[in-house]
Amino acid sequence: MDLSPTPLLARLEAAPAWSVDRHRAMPPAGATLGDVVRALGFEPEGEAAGPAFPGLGTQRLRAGATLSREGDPADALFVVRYGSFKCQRVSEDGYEQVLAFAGPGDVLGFEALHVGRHTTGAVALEDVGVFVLPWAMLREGRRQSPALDHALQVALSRQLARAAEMAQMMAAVAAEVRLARFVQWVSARAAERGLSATRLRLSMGRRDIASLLGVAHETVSRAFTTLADWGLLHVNNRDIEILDAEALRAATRVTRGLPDEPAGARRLARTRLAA
Amino acid sequence: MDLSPTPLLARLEAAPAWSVDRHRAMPPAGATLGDVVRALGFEPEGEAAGPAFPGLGTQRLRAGATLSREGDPADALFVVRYGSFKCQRVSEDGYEQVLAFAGPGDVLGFEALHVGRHTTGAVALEDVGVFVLPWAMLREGRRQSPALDHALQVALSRQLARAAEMAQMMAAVAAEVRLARFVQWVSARAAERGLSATRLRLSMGRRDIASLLGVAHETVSRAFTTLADWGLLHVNNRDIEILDAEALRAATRVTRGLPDEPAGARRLARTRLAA
DNA sequence: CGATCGTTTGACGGTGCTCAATCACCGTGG
DNA sequence: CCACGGTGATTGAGCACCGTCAAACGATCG
Repeated sequence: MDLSPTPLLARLEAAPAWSVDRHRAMPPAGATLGDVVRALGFEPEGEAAGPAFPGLGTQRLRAGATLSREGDPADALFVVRYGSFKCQRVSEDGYEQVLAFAGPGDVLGFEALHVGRHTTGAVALEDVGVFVLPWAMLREGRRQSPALDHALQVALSRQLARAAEMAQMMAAVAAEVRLARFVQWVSARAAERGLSATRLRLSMGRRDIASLLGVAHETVSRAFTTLADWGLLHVNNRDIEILDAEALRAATRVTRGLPDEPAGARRLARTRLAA
Repeated sequence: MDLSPTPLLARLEAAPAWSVDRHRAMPPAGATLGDVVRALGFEPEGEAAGPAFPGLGTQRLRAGATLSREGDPADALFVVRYGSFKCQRVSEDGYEQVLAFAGPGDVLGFEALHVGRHTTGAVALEDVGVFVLPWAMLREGRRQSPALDHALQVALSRQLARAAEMAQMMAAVAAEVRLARFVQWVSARAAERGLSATRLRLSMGRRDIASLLGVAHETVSRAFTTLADWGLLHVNNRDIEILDAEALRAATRVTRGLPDEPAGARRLARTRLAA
């Protein structure tokens, strides 16, 4: 487990200065329903490309800022425009558990609908921008734009499927397998966005990865160097390069036991990218 | 991990005889949108209590039957009426991973929307009944019944929140803590349905629990007897009785390390319920 | 350039996975 | 009625992986 030395007390009283910018700030506004549809990864149909929709806003946060805090009253839905978040939950014993990472096109805050409060917190891993859709306008917005309605449905469907992927990461026994699956997940997400599927830059730290995978952060470090020793990838801090995608896939296929070190793996001593 | 001795091959060729009843069978039909709303845990408003809705069907399955298989084309949404399911995914190495358990009021198959195929399979743990809402009729149904639209939204929100709960179960390090959280989860679900929160009958076997929690099924057995030794609960096969709810809560609060055996725990030697 | 945080590596101990045997429970058929 | 085989649950023994504690290293930012 993580055991990140971040007791509840410390987190609470440390309410950071920039935390103020989590209050709605939608200065330029002027966003249309079509913009949201596009952010969700769909092409807006004609009627959605209309004028700015009243109530629809945007919000920017700096790295480390929290978009929503667990337990906060929720009055809006968020759609990530750029940047990435970690979604976490704080256990009663004060240790935080990362449940998912969210990137462009992902929907945040929907779990809050059924109780009116956020059940998970969202923290920006880098500078981010989101659309803000107040619950109050959602029904009208969906009525006015069938494309938005459909896009939201599909996005939620994706979200649910993602939860299953997350569970499968934590399902594997061996730490290397978990990490291999995580790297593949990051790679797939990058590819979806049109970025390189082999040269990755992680937006999250080892601690967050460890928390997601359910292992100690030292174990993540060791697993990274192990995968590098096997010649599957280069690791330099948060810069990862996949060297042997096929062998990496093979490593993820092992659920139980340990993956035998691939015989044909080219034993590149782990070298640094920047070197 | 599980390692349930259920290789892919065996599962596939064993396609059971009763598997045929997974083909749509909606003989009595006559279900209304209001029925579905009620199954989702809401009171249907006036207009939803109308006549039978065309396309809306029901389906019954016997214990062990599969409602949907991973990879199958999906053309409908399911709402559980009674009984319970396990939702699972089969890894490429042939071992199955339980991702969640679903009971009355839960929505199944929504993750399939964005790709048109089921990404997880659903297997009945007991005799079950579900409503079948074809995708084709969903839009019209939601338009015709705002109550259904709202109920579905809320149900999906619940579903997403549940995914987070699942992750938190697997987050704990110690097996006893994971199991304690699982028991609490079952208890909470039972209470929601108006059943006893202390006397529980598990609808799933040790293997399935183990798979969900990410431990070996032997470990689940051991953890059960350990919790019983601590006096937290009685265990007799699938019949569980919570003896000390407060101590159980305390046990779930520990995320890292091992929970110290509660000092004041009444050391009831684990006795059998049936004895 | 110093301070702070994140990452890496080491050593050790413990928990849980593996393998295996036993028991309890059923439905079947002798 | 009682063997019989099959499945699921429980318990035991041994070993290895990973969590813990600790320290060194590196990066980033002031």
